Amino acid sequence: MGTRRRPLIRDVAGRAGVSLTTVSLVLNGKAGANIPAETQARVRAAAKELGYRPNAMARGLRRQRSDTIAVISDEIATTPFAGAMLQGAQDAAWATGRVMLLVNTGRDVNLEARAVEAMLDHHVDAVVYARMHHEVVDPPAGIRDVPAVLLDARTASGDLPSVVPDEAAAAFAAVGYLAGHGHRRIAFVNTSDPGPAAIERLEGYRLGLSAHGLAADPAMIALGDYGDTPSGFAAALRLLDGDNRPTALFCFNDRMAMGAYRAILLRGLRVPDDISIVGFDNMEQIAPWLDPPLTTMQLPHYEMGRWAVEHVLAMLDGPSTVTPRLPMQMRLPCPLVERRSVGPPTA
Amino acid sequence: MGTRRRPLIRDVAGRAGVSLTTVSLVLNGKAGANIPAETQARVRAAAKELGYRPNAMARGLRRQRSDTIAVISDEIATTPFAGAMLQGAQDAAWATGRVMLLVNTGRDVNLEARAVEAMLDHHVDAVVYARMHHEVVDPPAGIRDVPAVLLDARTASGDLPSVVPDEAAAAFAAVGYLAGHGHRRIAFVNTSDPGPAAIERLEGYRLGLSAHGLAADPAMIALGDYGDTPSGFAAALRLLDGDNRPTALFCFNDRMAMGAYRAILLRGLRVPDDISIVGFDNMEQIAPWLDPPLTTMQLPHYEMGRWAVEHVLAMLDGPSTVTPRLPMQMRLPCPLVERRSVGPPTA
DNA sequence: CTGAAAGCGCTTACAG
DNA sequence: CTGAAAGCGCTTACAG
Repeated sequence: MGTRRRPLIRDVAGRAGVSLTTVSLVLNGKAGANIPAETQARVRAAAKELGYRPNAMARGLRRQRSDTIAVISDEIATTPFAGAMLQGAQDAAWATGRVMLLVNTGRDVNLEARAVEAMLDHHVDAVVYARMHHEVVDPPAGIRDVPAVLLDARTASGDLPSVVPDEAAAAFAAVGYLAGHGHRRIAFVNTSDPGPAAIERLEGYRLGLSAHGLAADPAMIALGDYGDTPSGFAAALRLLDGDNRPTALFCFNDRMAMGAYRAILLRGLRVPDDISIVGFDNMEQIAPWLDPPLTTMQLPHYEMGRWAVEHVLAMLDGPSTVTPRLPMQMRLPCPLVERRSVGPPTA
Repeated sequence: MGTRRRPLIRDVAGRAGVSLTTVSLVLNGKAGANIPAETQARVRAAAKELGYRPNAMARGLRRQRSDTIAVISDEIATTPFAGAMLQGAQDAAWATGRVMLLVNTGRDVNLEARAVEAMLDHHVDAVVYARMHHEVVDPPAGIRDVPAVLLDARTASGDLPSVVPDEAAAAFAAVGYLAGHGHRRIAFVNTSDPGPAAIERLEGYRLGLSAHGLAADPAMIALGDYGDTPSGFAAALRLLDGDNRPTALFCFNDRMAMGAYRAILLRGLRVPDDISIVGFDNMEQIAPWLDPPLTTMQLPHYEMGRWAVEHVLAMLDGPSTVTPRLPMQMRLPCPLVERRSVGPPTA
């Protein structure tokens, strides 16, 4: 460990018999036609032989950019979606030779403020402020000192660029898919948590119904209190036990769908023979393993992560074109992942 | 964005009417008794009023440390454990005022090599080389240029410090727990993937059996090919259909346990009345939601992440004491999470 | 075509 | 007790 000293630019200059300037110019591709090919080759050879790589701190200090981007998230530890979002962000950062600084705040506002400070201390080129669940947020002021975009989150006023899932379109598509299979009594097992996801999916659900000439029946909507498996179970049970039982269930998420499966089983019914189900999230740990495997709307976590840093990097390059008066509010589509929980209605 | 210039140390020196030296000394707590309290107060006030914070790149360049640690992982996007590991790593880094550079390689050796280079370019103070599943690895040589520890991974020779779950102890404990409930025919639904987890758990299982005076019956071990739900289902089915059916199943992971539940249900049996089950992983998305909720061994992801950076940071501070001839090979315990899938045997 | 010099923003001997 | 100066390792006008 720490064996021999890392070579410096002066080492390669010495070995190539040129000045520091020449080395820097050549290695940064700014030599152009000014420096003879032979010299350039000599410099490159020397650099390669020594295994020279510029010190990012020195270079960053001088160029006033760190080749670093910050991702500030809220609860990485407790959501299985985090990885995909981070992967998308990283891939985009990496594509520009940048490295990703990650800090997770656990929704602690105090810690969050300190995290932003720390990121700015390190002079990150840009920041991505992320939530693990689509949310309306009021991010710490500091992030505005630098190009910033909101990931799976947006401000109430839309004064910062953001990328979120197109919840309404997804719900609309789910209803359309079910209607396309012939269902006319399509229930919505929603969460009572009044976030953008619940609100916008409800809207999409309603739009979907009317687009297919189906009446919106309040009895076809059941709310699960916590958005978890038991609450999905309970909500589905109410739906199944009501009169005019639905033939299809659109569930707020895969966990609730898992509860719905249980309710259906308990009532001696079968998926999809008696009841069709469409979930939401495409949770890798659940959806493929349910019996039968669950058809569900996929949240575009990877794509959102990627979009966020691509956009924030674009802001960095061309503030004029990419930072118009109105910050971009991007909605990414949620593809339908077809498995085996939907069939034609029997009743 | 980019509104007003970030204040520099010279700004606070100007405002406080002292030299840069004095400001630096005071702000870094190296003023001691040399600088009168009054002056110190003036400096601090000036710094606060201006909102001064040192430029981490400049400071890093000068001090030859970046206050940064690198985490290099393999497949963050596809495993729900990633978050907890990263959270543990971050918390430990954060506790020392350091920030975490994350790069995920997708198990691409080429990318991995480049990632290490990039991290070293940024002069990270230390690197944590992580796997999402306990594995024997041969990490890129570059990480040895800096204090490094392996997270949820180890080298064949043990020449790098590492932290992994104590697989054998966990399996031993699981068998003990089952035996404590009176079970004597305890089967092991293992994975056929020959990693350290499978091997060491098998060992622990055998030790557990003999510690409780139970015979090791080869017919009590079934292998699932992929370690997923269907393979758990199939393996459990074989066990249930064999003669001398087990009264308890210890499963390699929660996904396989989920498959086992299905097999048990299919055979008209019940958990835990007819068959008790202990899983592994404590997957938040599965274990609590199974019916009945699954008793399982928890993988200490958070703790491992935390230990890894704490240890690597300790190496940084006191190489002599913490980097003995033999790099530390840490095994962290996997606590048993008691839920409702285990009861006394009936048969 | 190539090099000497300044400077990015700090910290830290060193001097007084 | 405090400051002027050197230096961390680069890049980039500027000069020749």
